[in-house]
Amino acid sequence: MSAVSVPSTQPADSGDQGSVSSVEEIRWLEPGELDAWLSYLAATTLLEAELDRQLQRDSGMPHAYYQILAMLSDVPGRTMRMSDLAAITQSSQSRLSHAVARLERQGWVRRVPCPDDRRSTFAQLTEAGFAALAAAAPGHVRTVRRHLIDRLTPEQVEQLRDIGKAVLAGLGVDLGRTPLPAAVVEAEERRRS
Amino acid sequence: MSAVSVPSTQPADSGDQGSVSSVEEIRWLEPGELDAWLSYLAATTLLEAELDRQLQRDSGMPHAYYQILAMLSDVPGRTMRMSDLAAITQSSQSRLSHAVARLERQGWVRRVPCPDDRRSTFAQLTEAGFAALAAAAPGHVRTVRRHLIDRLTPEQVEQLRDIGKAVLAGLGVDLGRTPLPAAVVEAEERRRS
DNA sequence: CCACAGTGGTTGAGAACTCAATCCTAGCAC
DNA sequence: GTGCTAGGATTGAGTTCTCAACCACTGTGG
Repeated sequence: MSAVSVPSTQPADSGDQGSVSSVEEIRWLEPGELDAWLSYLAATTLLEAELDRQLQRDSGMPHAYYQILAMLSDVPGRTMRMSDLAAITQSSQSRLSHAVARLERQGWVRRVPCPDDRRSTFAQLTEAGFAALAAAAPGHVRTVRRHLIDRLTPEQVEQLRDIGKAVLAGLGVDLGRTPLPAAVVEAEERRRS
Repeated sequence: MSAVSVPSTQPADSGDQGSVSSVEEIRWLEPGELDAWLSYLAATTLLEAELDRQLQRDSGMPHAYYQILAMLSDVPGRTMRMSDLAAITQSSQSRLSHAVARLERQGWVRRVPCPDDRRSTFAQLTEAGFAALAAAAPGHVRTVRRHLIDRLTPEQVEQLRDIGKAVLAGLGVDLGRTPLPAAVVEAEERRRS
């Protein structure tokens, strides 16, 4: 019953007697699960909104763009293949493409064609981009702390990590060995020689 | 170090020596916290994307709209004031207004002017809207189970609930006694007489 | 009864995202 | 080589969302 499990008024009416075919074996959420789900949903929605607002207000960029800059800054050469960047930012290629286009216009990222595989493109963080990230970081981290990390006990932080990893595993993502190495490293070496 | 805490290459360069004013007392995320944060971020992003995809594909509505229909279905008279509806769906008034406009065009929701306070508007779930929700619910719940609930142990479900509530508390939300009663109940009574 | 601050809600413009279609390029198979 | 499938990335149209401005109504204080 309730919200997610569907209309409290269970559809006992919508005659399901006729077709025995797809007999509903649906396991609706139990009260405890429903409570957890709704809490999770509300919390993540509001938290993400808050992060977005803060970054947009103080640094003129949405959270998704911050993540792109951050990931780029964290890699040797501050350069990454578009696909790999999309993967570690949990973004579709299309979305990343649009995003990088915007970041490029803003002068925070530069596109560099990949010489080895001419299908690929590298995205490279510019100095201006790095500066923008460095300026945005303190406020952002403060917000993450204020609304999430500092609200939790150390145990809860660990629990959150485990829950996150469990969900990721279920979605077939590892996150540990995200496709960083390969092309990036090679490109770096090549650049030096 | 890393992603969120900002450029791995710590800005030891961006001369902060000069102005002693805002001496950075920033507490960057510690390795464990960072790991938890990145896991959480990736998991929620991908999970929400998956929920959206499933609902859009199978029922032609985004997750946010499902929530609106679900909340409406769960209340007496399947009717709620716009503001209250916005509150319990963690939506801004503007967003809800746009959403309801779309849902109304689709015939799933009807707007009813409030007689007592002519500033207010009621949103009412139509029969078609209820049917659409009922049709969408099984697939949605299955997805929630498959990717979240069923991935976790019963303890983790409880932990998730507690974490969610802790975050909500920090954001100044209760969720327990969300503004449902008042206007809705009154309207119901009035409707019967 | 009249200003007027506050509430409830809508609107429009612009930003971001989704999906599907498209375009090159690589890497085979023959 | 020639075809063919798959991979990497971009584009455009359509949808949703955000922000700020706005309108309409309420209820109080003078």
